[in-house]
Amino acid sequence: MEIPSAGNFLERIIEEDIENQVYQRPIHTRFPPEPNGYLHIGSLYAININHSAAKKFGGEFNLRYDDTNPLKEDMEYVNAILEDMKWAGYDPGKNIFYGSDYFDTIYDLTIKLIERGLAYVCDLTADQMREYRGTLTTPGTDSPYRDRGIQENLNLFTQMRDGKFIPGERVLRAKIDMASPNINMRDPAIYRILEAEHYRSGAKWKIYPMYDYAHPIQDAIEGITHSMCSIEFKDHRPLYEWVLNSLDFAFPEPPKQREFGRMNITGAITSKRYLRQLVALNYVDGWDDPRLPTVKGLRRRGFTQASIHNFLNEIGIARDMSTVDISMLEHCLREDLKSKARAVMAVLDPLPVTITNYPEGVEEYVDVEYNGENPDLGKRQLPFCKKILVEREDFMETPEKGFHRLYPGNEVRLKGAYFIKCAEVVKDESGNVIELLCTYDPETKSGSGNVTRKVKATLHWLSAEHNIPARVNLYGRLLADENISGEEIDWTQYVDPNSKIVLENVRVENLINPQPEDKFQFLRHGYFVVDMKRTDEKLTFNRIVSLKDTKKR
RNA sequence: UGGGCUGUCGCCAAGCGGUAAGGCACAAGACUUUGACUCUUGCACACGAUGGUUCGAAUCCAUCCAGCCCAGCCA
Repeated sequence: MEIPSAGNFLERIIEEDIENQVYQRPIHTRFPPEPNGYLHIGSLYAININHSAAKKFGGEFNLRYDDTNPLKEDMEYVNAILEDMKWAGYDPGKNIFYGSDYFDTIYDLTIKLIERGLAYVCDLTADQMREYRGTLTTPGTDSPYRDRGIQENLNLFTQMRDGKFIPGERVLRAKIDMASPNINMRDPAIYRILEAEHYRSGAKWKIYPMYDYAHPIQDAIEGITHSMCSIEFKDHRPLYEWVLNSLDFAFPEPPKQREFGRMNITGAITSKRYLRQLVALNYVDGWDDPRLPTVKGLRRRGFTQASIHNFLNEIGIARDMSTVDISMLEHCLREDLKSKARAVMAVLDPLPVTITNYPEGVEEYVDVEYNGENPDLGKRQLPFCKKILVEREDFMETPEKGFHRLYPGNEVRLKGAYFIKCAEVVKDESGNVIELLCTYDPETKSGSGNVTRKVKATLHWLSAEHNIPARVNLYGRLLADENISGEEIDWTQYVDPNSKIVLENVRVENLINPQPEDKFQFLRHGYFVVDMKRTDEKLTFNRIVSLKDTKKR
């Protein structure tokens, strides 16, 4: 078999294993989320690493719910996780597994482990265990129960299984080395008693295996070859290998764990714990709030599958933690959207303009063409008449230096239509500009070939008679790029009050049958998506990304 | 101060002994029926620091410095 060239250090490891024929089976990877929260961009990063490695080497990819703690898991999350994975383009197909389905197998293997004298039941309390464990700089001391006989351990473990003890009363521990400099190897607990209804196995079990013990076995059962996880598990690798080694009779070609650095994005929070707080405390509208980096949030904000894939491939894979600038993500979206989003005209903050010399009651259609990546997406006819709407920010009574748009006496082009010149400014009693009176030059109609003079600005506009109301939600960065820590967090200092701004008076072209998640580009205002969640009489848009900052010229 | 991991441009990131890819961001300019898009150009005599090995080092060795992770019966 021709081996594809490795793209990163993880793939290089796999490539080497293939060359050395380490496995008699195809490459097999997995993504093992605990169903206790929603997927976010960081999850996608981990999924992508495992998924694309399998794909690249013609292997298999599993989704396995890592559900060994019934206290935290819920069906709500297993559904959401699968849905998000599919949406993001990582459909596991039939390869969907549940760690809890292996409870019987793991139990049987554990009996063997005890018979081999490699695990023992410990009566120490959690507090005592902590004391016996020692510290980072001092070795631990053996539990007084460490040398219990095999038969006694077997009996006790069986009783644990049968519910003879209460949670915390006893625990099964791996017998490794209390003096190990690696704390994970100081006789870690591998089975604990839990009193809870498991969302899947119900009340069948009273004991549940710990992650460190269950994970290698789960991987091995599924035939995983490369178990790629994040860097904080690096110290757990010796334990992962110890488990598989101790069960060598069952798994002759054990999987190997390899680690990659976690990926963070500036201004985004990806800790499930904090995400949960933001949602619970109502600082955001829910798990799908567009300001959140959750898959559902990104989706509602308008990110596309292609943009996310592009981003993930672009940033690469690091061995250590990295913090990618969010502008990279936004760039990837812009890149994808410029050839897909329909270009339309929308006036976010309308200022009425009356074209005084334009015939009353006359209505004509003008061709508007937008010169984007895909011109066809911006080609259409728009109604034009005596009364129109322009952007308020496109007018300045006393123009600052470099301002070329509307100001008294200045002439500009209306995109697709005519040149107009600002003749008079109408104000209300408090001095606010409420209308502009302009004149137009019939000779300057767009496309007429009239090039007798030039103007320095082109404005987007809308017929005051033919447009529809819309509501626009502008979502900014939610959180400061700071390290947040502590149990009780005062989110008010992290949530920017301007992170969500609602514009009510927006007017847009009469869009024909827009669908949820449809993407549009509002000229000079950036990309917008029809909010999939709102169903008002008004059309509702979410801002996706801005165009580059417009500088005064 | 025990153990593990990482240090290449503001941010990602190639590089694996032969003389610093690329992307984002940023800056300047060209083009333009929007100041967007596109295009052009610039942006690390330098690879955490210091020594050493070598004809030659970001790449090897040594020491030091900085950052991250680990003391759940969470994952």
